[in-house]
Amino acid sequence: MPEKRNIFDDIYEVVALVPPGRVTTYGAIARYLKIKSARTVGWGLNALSGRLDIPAHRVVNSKGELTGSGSFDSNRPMADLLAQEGVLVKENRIPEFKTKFWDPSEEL
DNA sequence: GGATTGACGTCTG
DNA sequence: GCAGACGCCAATC
Repeated sequence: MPEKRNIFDDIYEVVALVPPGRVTTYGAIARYLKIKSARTVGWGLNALSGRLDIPAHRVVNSKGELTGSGSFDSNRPMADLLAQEGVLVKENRIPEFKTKFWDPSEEL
């Protein structure tokens, strides 16, 4: 019986699997984790927001907006981090979101 | 143990 | 096409 991975670990894996220069959405992660609500994903990201090892800045909402930016952007230039990876962020938003969008299912 | 909240998504009007 | 309401899962109070 495999250890029951907490939602945090699941999200951690998916977010960690996101290649540099790419971004994913809560819905994509939720679907990948077989979760019915994107909120749970956001909740997990929120818990992982305290870990610098987690590129939470690569996770945005369906609109390509850095929704979580308001939570830790104050001391976490996630937009700058994305820009360094090749993802341009304008006003906490990714104009090329559709181009930079990465789906966990694509990992397969 | 119940109720509320939270970095969202999808459906209906 | 835009706006509003509901739904969902997990954690905290």
